[in-house]
Amino acid sequence: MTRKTKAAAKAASDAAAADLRTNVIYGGDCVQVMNSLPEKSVDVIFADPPYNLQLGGDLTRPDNSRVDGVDDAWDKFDSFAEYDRFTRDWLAAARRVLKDNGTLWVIGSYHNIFRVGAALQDMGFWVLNDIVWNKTNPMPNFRGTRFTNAHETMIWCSKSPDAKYTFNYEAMKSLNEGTQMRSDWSLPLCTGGERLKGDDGQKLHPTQKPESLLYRVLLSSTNPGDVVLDPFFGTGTTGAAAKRLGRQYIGIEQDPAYIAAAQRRIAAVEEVKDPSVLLTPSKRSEPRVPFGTVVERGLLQPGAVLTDASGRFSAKVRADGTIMSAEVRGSIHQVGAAVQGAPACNGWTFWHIQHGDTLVPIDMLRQKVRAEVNHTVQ
Amino acid sequence: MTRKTKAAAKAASDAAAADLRTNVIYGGDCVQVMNSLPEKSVDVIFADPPYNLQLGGDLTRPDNSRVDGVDDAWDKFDSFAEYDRFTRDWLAAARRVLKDNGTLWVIGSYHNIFRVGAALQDMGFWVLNDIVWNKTNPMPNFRGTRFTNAHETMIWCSKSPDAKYTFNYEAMKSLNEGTQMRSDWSLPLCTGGERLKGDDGQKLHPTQKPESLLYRVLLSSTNPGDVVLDPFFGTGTTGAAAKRLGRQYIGIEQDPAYIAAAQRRIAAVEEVKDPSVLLTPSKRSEPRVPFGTVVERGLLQPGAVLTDASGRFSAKVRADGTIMSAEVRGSIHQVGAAVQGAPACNGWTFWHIQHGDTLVPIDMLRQKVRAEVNHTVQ
DNA sequence: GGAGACGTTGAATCAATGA
DNA sequence: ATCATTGATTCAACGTCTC
Repeated sequence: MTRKTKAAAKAASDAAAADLRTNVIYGGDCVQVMNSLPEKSVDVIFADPPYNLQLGGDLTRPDNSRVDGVDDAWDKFDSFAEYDRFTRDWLAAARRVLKDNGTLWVIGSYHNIFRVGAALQDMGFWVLNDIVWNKTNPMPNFRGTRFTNAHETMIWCSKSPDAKYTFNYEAMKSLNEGTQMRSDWSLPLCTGGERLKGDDGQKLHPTQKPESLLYRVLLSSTNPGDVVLDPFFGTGTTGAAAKRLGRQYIGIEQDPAYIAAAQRRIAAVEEVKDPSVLLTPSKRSEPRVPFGTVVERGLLQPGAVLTDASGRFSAKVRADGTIMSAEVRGSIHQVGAAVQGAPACNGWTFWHIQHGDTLVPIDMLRQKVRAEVNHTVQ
Repeated sequence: MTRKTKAAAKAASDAAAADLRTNVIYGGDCVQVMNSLPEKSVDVIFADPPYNLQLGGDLTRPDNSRVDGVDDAWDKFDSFAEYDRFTRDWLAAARRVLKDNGTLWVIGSYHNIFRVGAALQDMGFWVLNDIVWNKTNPMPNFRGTRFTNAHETMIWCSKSPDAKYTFNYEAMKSLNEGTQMRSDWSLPLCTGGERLKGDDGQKLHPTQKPESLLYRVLLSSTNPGDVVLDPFFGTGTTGAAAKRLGRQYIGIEQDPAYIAAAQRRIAAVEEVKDPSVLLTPSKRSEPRVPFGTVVERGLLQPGAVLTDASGRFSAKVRADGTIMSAEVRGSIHQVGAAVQGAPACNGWTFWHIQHGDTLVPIDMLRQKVRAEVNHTVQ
């Protein structure tokens, strides 16, 4: 881009900005509202669209209580094709209203994120990162039929490969105690006092996102004063985080009840001077190393034999990371306790393996695993 | 499925299996090779396809012209379309060769995984989980322009929503030291001695996956003896993990150098001697025992009194294996549910009998019956 | 007042078998 | 194919209540 065109673009952008009302919530359909705004006028868009969950019947917990799932009308689509149409419609409107150097975030789950990602790429958006939000406290899988669905995915993209987007590298790095912020974020769900409740004490919105997630999103990809637009505003997490961080917001939401709740919520927010106080640092605690990891990484083979230091007791390693003595199967700790007739036992120091001429505790293997893991900040 | 169709399906599957050579590596194009194999003959497919066109080199047009990495929007669409065609081709062949109750794993990054995921869903595959492999030691982002790309994504899916797929829930739970395995896995990259090197000391394959990743994939979704097919075999990580875990493999790879390396590598892997270490017992796989059998075998006398753990509810055992509370007669489950006013109840764990000083669940009696049965059978 | 028991809850595509 | 029956299954964070 030459200096002349750059200046022209800046002028156009300023003109657009002059027509832009900020710190407002629009009621109505997000495509119509976005199309009514000046083009190329917002710095960042954060979108939390319907996920297109396809839930069967009721789901009950082991105690027979019912899981309060998402059964709202706005998440009902007849087919993938219809969902794709919906997606491409709002993405086109978003692309129009986004500045050329702006970026777009979309959050989703495996139900919809592949459709969204493919649409983004087809429409010329340029993926910068996919970010995984690992939930520290997800809902378990109650039936034992799959892996616990413990994460959601965000796609962060610019309008084109050569866009000059904002990424506050140093802010992210210092947030992460001096090493680069990674693409996997570990944050808790929105619960407790942060979760908005209705008069009935029930959750007001089925999918309220934690503010900590939006803090990190906005701190990484916007500058103070920037305008962030959220086309699926819900109860206004994006607006609350924006205000707290000294950014401007534009919300679009269809449900008047959500709009009212968001307005009350944002009104109560106070701007902060030092945003670092808001951010949940990544967890840095000593990583837990299940014994299974030692087997999985090939430091012990299934079938290997463990003994105690005296050689009196022995047990065989199994593929799933349990061990088995003559009679008992269980964790290294359980079997260690059982063979000794003790109430408890630290299997890491009790069990040994042959190493050259001597027996060494299997804790040595755990240290090897930790040595690898310690490269990480998580 | 009626017994007749089930038997027919089993017979067809066995016939297919008879024609299936396993523990082999086929040279050539994976679509052609897969189409030459019997349909519905493999239990699991693990695929690590080329990630993308933007990296260049990996993908060529059908006429062998190279897709040019131009940043023109039209060309980009062109190359995405190319990649989609390639993806749908190999997925169709994979779907054909996969058993109806088999599952498919695909690994990728944001460059390709959205295309793959959308294609899977369009083709009728049913996503069971998306799994995030968080790398403990990723390559940093050298230019400080984005978040460190610290993960890859796997999609795990069945052929249809109602497929009876294999998921070794208990094995995964054991591997994770007693709590459910989550959808985010933290594992190191393939480095050090595990990483295959060429004569020049350089890495032999650009994207060799760690065996620990395949270990967990195969332990979770296959049974010992199952056949796992890998259409992009590379240096044979899938084969090595399969052999280690007592599974069979079929590899397909175009590059003769990789095939040779994979063969050497797999030959060096030692199989587990004692197959019992490969299995994790689960309650679901234990034989059913009707409550009537407990009475029939004299472990409980007709007229015996059952109570719940707190002693609030009681019921009397009848000769026909039903029980009767003050008002309700029925199975242990039905009466347990009725007295609690609950929608359902597991009578085996709800009802107790006096045993010495304490109350023990009648499940103990079921275990006695099972123990007897096992002695008889073996 | 504090410790501990107990109850509640979160974007969830959540069973298998035999009549 | 449909329906009834059996019986397998949960983790981390909060909030409330009891002792």
